[in-house]
Parts: sequence; C-alpha cells; structure tokens
Amino acid sequence: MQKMCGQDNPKHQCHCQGTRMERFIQPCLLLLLHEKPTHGYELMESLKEFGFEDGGDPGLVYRNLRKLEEEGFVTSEWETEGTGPAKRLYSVTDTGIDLIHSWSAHIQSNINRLQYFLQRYRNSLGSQPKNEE
Amino acid sequence: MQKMCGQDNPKHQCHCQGTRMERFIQPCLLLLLHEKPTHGYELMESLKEFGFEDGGDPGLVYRNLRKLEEEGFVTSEWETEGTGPAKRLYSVTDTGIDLIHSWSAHIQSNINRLQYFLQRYRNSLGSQPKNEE
DNA sequence: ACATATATATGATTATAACATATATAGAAA
DNA sequence: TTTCTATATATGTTATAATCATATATATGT
Repeated sequence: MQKMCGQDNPKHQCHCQGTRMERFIQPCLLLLLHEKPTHGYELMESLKEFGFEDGGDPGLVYRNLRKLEEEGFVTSEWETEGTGPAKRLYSVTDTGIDLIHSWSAHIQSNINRLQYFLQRYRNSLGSQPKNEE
Repeated sequence: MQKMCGQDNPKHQCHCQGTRMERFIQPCLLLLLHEKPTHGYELMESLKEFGFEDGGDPGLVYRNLRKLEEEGFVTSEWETEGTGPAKRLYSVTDTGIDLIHSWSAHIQSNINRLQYFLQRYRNSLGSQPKNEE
C-alpha cells in the first residue's frame, strides 16, 4: 500500500503522495542565507516558513548545505564564539545569487504548469461533487 | 558537476536542477484518462500539453500506468482491433476520480508554497540586476 | 529489404528524500 | 551531581522515483 499525504488535516488521509517538492529546499536555503547568513540549525527553524514541517529533516538540511558549498554556491566558517556547540556559519556567494535567480525563473514556470493542470481539472471535474472518504 | 536544467532556451544552461516535478505525471495521466480513456502511447503525446518534453520517458509512463492499475485507480483491457500493435486501453475508476480531487487540492497548496517563495524572492532580490552567464 | 511509426515492457543506474542514529556542548532542573 | 532538554552537526541505511538504455513486436511506406 502506498504512503499517504496527510496534508493539512491530520485526520484526512489522501493518497495523492504529493508531499515532496523535489529540490525545493535548495532555493529556500539560498534565499534564507541571502536574507541573513546563519547556520544549519537556525535555517531549519526558518524553513518552517516555507512549509517544511519541523524545518525538514536535519540530514537533508546539512547535506544540502555541504553540497551547495562543494559546488561553490555558499561558503562557511566555524563560529566558536557564544554559547552552545560550534556553529558552521554559511553565506551565499555571487554564483549562489545567480542560482537563486535561476531557481526563481524555474519556480515561476512550475507554477505555470501546475496552474495549467488546475485549469484543466476545473474544466472537466471542478464542479462535480467529491466522494468523501 | 551537477546536471543543468536547460529550461526553455536550450542555449541557456542554468544550474537550478528544478526540472523534475515529482509524481506530477500521475495526476496528469489520471486527468487525461478521465477526459478520454486511451492507451499509453497516446497519453505520451498528450503529456506534452502538461509540459512533459517528448511526452516523458516511456518507461515512466508505462510503469506509472501499471502501478495505478495495481492500486485500483485505473483499469485496463487489451484492444486488438485496428491497425498496429495491440494497445492497452486504460480508464479511470471511481477511486481514481477521488485521487484526482486529492491531487488537485495538493497541487493548489504547492502553488501557494511556490508563490510564497517568489514573493519573498522579489522582496529581497527581485529588483536587483542579474549577472548574466 | 529496410526504415520508420506505433505500442508496450523491463533492466540498470542515479538522484533524492526519509528514516535512524551518533556525537558533543551547554544550561536548567531535580 | 545527575538527568533532562535544547542546541548543533554529521553520517549510515533504506525507499522511492526519474533517467537512461534496451528489447520486443506489429504494421506501413519506400
């Protein structure tokens, strides 16, 4: 049996599996880092604003940051000052900024595709009653 | 080196990797089959309207159809009449229709997330000049 | 006879997310 | 002072899905 999406209402269990937005975490991280250079743990907190439940999986966040750094879109340095364990502070590079622009263009075209789908959905099914589960 | 997205203009090679819309082929197949029961090969042709280049990979299309059938969202039967090789004709079931509704709700919420991103992008970067590659 | 269009299917590889843990620092509470 | 929690980063493992490659077969056009 396939996994369910859960969506907004935890009681409603639909089967659409439309939960994942592939790679979407990447532009979110870049944009957040452009707004304010910071570290992974705080980024997780901010990711909630972009719809990532609980800020997303730590593994996903930290690995994405490392990969972005490998590829030159962000840079990092250790911050040992202050309380608690050391933080790895990230900031966006110039190519990172370019990447945000690229992503934004792409996200706009994704919106267009999704809206095309909804348009067509409404034309053929939108006004019909739904079978409640 | 990471893969590039290609986007609209084949000459423009951006690095956003935002090409895939995970699982999006599923609601498209279901909606097309609701509009008109048909077979995989023709579905590939129609998928172009939803932004799938060349109608998407045949492997992806046929495997998705089989999986949807396994799960009871579509049914199929062989069509041996007519010219050319036999076609497997698919149509949507009632639970398949429900699934389209679920997907649509989800797609709407994905649009909202993407638009939230773009809004925030415009606030912090939208008016600035882009470094052309 | 050979190429092409139609039609379905499957094997193998790669990319990504999800799930599970491990490690370490520091403050608060008991 | 022991224990709990929050902070902070990291990695191993598995599951899922897209991509790439290829195989098979029917029919038509040249």
